[in-house]
Amino acid sequence: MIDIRLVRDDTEAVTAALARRGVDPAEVVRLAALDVAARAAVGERDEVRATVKVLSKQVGEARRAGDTALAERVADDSRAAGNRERELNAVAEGAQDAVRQALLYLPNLPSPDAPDGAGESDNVVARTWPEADPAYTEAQRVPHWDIGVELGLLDMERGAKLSGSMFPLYRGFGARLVRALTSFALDSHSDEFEEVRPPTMVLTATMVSTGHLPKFEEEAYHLERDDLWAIPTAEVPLTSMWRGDVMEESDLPLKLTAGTACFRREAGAAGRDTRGLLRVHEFDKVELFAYSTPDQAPALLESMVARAEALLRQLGLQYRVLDLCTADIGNSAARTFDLEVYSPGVDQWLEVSSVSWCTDYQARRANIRYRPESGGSPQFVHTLNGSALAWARIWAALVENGRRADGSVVLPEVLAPYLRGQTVIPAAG
RNA sequence: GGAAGGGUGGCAGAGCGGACUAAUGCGCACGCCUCGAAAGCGUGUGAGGUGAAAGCCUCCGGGGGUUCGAAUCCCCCCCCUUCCGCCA
Repeated sequence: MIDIRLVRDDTEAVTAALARRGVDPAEVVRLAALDVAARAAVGERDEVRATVKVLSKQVGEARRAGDTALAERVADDSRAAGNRERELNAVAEGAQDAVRQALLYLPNLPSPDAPDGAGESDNVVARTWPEADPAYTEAQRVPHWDIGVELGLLDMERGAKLSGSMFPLYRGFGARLVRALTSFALDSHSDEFEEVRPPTMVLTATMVSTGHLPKFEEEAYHLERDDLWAIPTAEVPLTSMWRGDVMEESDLPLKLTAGTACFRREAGAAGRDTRGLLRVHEFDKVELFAYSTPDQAPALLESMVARAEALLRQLGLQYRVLDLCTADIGNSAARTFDLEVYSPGVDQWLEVSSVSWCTDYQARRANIRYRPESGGSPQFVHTLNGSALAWARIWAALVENGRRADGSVVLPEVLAPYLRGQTVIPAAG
């Protein structure tokens, strides 16, 4: 969440910043008013509370002095004050809760560097690699769902039989390829990023910390019986590893990488991209994550984008980097770069990575701070996350890009060590 | 799933209804001592809210309750340790 003090002291600036991403100024003004009311209510309650404390102390003193009559009389006063305190407390807590709720629903302030925009079409293409479009052959113009069936790599029908539509089931070489991609990415990142294998089901508090709850409840799978949530990204558990903690500045930046399954209900996208792997409820992904000081964050953001790009280059896929405009940046982020891969079979740019700088938005929600080396009180850390990469769409792009005239598929040489040396998926028959 | 014991400041650990304003130790910071250091001695050391400040308030795993007053008593929940059961 954003800093309530900023809302209080400079409502104008917050209103203006959030307006860039389409938040109604009235919402901010309403929050500022709630804050004023809450502080007044808390002040009033605290005053009465102090009275209760003083009076009860006097009861104890009178008791010890043996003055029972005085003790009783003061106890009566204290009881009356106590009742008043209860009433005021209810008011104060209600007011504070209203502020907290409003704050939880408000998105992060966009970075001044993020381009303005009203929608997807206003995202800025920062670069494309390679710049010149490769010459695609007719053999590459076959969608991956057809290739998957032809070569026995992907069985969406049986996936649907088990779990409903949009739950892919990979087979044979197709299954091995998913596993290879995860290993390849984790090995690539473990020079600087500690490998983590977190739980994939988490508590409500863990989902709230990243901003996935309460606003986006519809997007997540929930196991009601145990009140657990299936993670939509490893960013969720990784952010909560240090939830509620005070870190040492010398520990920062703290960099983590994790390969997990990710679960998304895709509630808002029903009926779109229903074929193949373009949009699925469960997919594997390797995530990069970092806790940092505010100063370290910009360089980290760049290096995480660079890492995702490096993997795409090694995989030989054409990609472009989008600097997301204010309308398209995720709720918790201040700045986001998306990476899209071109896939000739479906003739589309597919989003395969999203790298975000969340400033202190998540750290406030999760109460993660660090002790500055220069002394002074603990400060909120910054969090950054990025996919490197999401495999369902990469899988599709690799299979479509690698298809040859005889129907076989060639995979990039970098994967050879993870595919028992076999980088050609033989043609059917 | 059953039984027992526990969860207190950066850490260890006391406190079990009224000076808890949380003892004590360790650690840390500063000072004295020293050529310098160690040791020793002294002083100081949590987080947050609100306020111009003095101050006031909150926090002893979480939530609820009893009481004039709760770290302390009661109820529910979570987590940890040990033992038993079950299990990939």
